[in-house]
Amino acid sequence: MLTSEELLQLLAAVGHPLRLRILAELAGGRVHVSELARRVGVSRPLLYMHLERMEKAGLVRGRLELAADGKAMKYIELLPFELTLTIDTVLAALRADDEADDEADHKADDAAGDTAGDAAGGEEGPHDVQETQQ
Amino acid sequence: MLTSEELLQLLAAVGHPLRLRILAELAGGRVHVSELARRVGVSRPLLYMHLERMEKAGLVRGRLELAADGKAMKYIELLPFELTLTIDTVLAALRADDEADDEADHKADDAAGDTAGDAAGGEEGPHDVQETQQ
DNA sequence: TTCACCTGTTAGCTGAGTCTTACAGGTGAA
DNA sequence: TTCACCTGTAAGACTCAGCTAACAGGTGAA
Repeated sequence: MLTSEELLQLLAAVGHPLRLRILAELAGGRVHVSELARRVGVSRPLLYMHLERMEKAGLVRGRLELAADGKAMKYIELLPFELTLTIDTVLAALRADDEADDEADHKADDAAGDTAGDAAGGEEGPHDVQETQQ
Repeated sequence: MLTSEELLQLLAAVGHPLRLRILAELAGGRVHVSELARRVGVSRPLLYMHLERMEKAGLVRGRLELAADGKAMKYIELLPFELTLTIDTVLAALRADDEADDEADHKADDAAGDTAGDAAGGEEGPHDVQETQQ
């Protein structure tokens, strides 16, 4: 279930004129960072910042690859996403928060007896970036 | 067709924790401003700011009514909304921009020959607020 | 007249998001 | 060795959304 935090993160990740254009550019297929920066017409550092947000929200994924000529290229690709935004979506998100809170409470309760193995969620992978070689 | 500007406005209007709670509160039925401020736990001026954004985006509507006892009450009600957010939505919005630009160009072209009657769009009504009496 | 509500607006502070400039390192080719 | 690409990050400036405090005015009831 999508918590309100996740919902907000997703909305924010899409809700920026530049990011819309980035998404549109990626819809045509994967592009490496420098090329993408050129196409969209922004500086690389700025693009990195936006990509970071989009990556955290699960909109895109970055892959560092070594090209045939040995140059490192970071390819960005669009991940499929779909969100139907309705009052029900909003209500569901807030409900999900409450449930998450409950879980947190239970965790706190169990803290002493520490039952391992539950960080499961979508919280893993500080870097989705994977190295690939040809 | 939804332009990117309108899409962004809508995303921004929903994309705030407080506004999510406002929407949720309004899902239960219309509420007047002061009461809503109390329920959500924010100051009235702050609430006004958020409501303004939401109203501009077409999420809610405000109606100033005179209660039976003669007191003026501004009731806020939720307007139905639905947006499916996909890469196609994004592409469509950017395409809509181009078309809007074209229209603007045509208008500019016709500027000399000034053909009246076309401000039609959704730009009217600086205040959706309507006065109602019992 | 005072109280307890309601409406609406303005002036100002703050912090997060945005953006630019500048740095540091790697590769292959001329 | 220099050039033209590529990768990444750090440090500032700036803008605006967000928020608070304070104002001004209306009503009915005690």
